[in-house]
Amino acid sequence: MKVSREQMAENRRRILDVASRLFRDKGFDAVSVAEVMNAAGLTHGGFYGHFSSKDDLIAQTLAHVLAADSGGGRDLRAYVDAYLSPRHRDNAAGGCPTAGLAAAIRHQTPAARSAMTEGLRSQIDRIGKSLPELDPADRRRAAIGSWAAMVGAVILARAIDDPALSDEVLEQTRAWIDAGISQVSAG
Amino acid sequence: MKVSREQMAENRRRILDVASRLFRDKGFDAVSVAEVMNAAGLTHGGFYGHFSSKDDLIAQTLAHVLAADSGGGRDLRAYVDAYLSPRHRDNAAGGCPTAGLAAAIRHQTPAARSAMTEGLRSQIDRIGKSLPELDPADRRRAAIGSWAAMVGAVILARAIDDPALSDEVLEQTRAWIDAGISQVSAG
DNA sequence: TGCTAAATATGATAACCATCATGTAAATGT
DNA sequence: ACATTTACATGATGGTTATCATATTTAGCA
Repeated sequence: MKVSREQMAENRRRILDVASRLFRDKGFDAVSVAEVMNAAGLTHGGFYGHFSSKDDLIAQTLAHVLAADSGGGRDLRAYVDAYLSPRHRDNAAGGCPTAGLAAAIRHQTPAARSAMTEGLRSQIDRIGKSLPELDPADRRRAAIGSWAAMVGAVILARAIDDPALSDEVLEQTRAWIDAGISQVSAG
Repeated sequence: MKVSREQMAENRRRILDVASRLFRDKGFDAVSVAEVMNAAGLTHGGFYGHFSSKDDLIAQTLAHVLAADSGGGRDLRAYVDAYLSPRHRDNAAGGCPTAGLAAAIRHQTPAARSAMTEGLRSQIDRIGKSLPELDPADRRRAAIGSWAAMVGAVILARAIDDPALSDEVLEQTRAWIDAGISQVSAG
C-alpha cells in the first residue's frame, strides 16, 4: 500500500512528533518501535523504510524536537515562570525535551548526544540574548546558571512524590533565579 | 550451598552496593538482575531470596544509597566545588545518586519515588544547615536553588559531548551559585 | 492504461530478560 | 552427630522487542 510522496513526508513528521511525545513521557527504553508506529497510525513494518534503527529514530527525534526552539525569546521572566510551573512539571510529554531527556542522553549513541549538545548550546545562547542588560561575562554566567537551575528543578520536582515539597522546589528555584538575575543587574 | 547468616548479610550488602554503582552508571533499565548478581559474585538464582522483584531491588538500593549521606557538612563551598568538578561529572558510577538517577525516578514504583523524596528532603535540609549565616527564608531559598542548579549542571554536563562546553557549564554554574550565596549574605 | 517501484502491512525470528522450579550442600539447633 | 532448614546454583519458561522477510497495494511514470 504505497502512499503519495507528500503522504509519506507527513507520515514521517507524524512519527517524529509522536516519538518525541512518547519519549518525553516514558523515556527511550520504555517506548517500543511498534508503539511509536501505532501512535502515528501505522504498523511496525514500515518503520525501517523511514529509519535505519531505533537509535536512528532517537537521534532524529532529538534533532527534530530541539530544532523547534521553545526559547526564552525576549521576556526571560515569563519564560522562567512558565518553565518552573506545576503545569510544566505535570506535562512531561509536551514539555521541555531537555528536562525530560537530557539525563538519558548519556546512554545513547554519539548522534543523539551530538543533537542534544547543539540544542543546549543554542538554548544557552538564547537565554543569554534575553539578558541584554548584563555585561557579557555576567550574561553568560546567568544564562548557564539559570538554565541549570531550571532543568534541575523540573527534574527534582518530577521526582518528588510529596506535592508540597515538589511545588516548593519550583517556587524557591524561581525566587532564587529571580534574585540572582536582579542582583547582578543591580550590582 | 547455604552460607552463614553473616555471609548472607554481607552478600545482601554487596548486592546493594554493586546495584547502586551499576544503576548510577547505566540506568535502571540497562542493568539486568543477572548482571547485578554476577557483579556481586553470585548467580541470578539467589536473587529472589533477597528481593521480591527487580522493582524491590531498585527501591531498596535507593534507600541504601541515599541513606549514606554525602551531604554538604559544614563547608558548602568545598562541597559545591567537588560536586561541580569534571571528576564528579566523569564518575557517575561513584557519584551523586540524585544526579544519576533522579530523572529516571518518574518511571519507577511508588516505593522508589518515596525513597528519593526522603533523600531529597534531607539533602535540602543538609545544605540549608551549611548556610547558617543566612536568615531562614533566604537559607531555604539558597539551599533549594543551589541544589537544583548543581543537579541540573551535572546532568547537562554529562549530556554534552563537547568537552569545552561541558566544562563551562560546570564552571559557570559554580560561579553563579557562588555569586548568589555571597550576594544574599552580603545583602 | 498498464508497468514498475516503493510504502506500508502482515508475519516471522532471535535475543534478552524477569521470574520461577528444582537441585544441592552446608549452617544451625538439638 | 543428625535432621532440617535455607541460601544459592542450575536450568527452564514466557513475554517483550528490535529487526528482517515477504506480501500487497497503489503512486508515479511511460
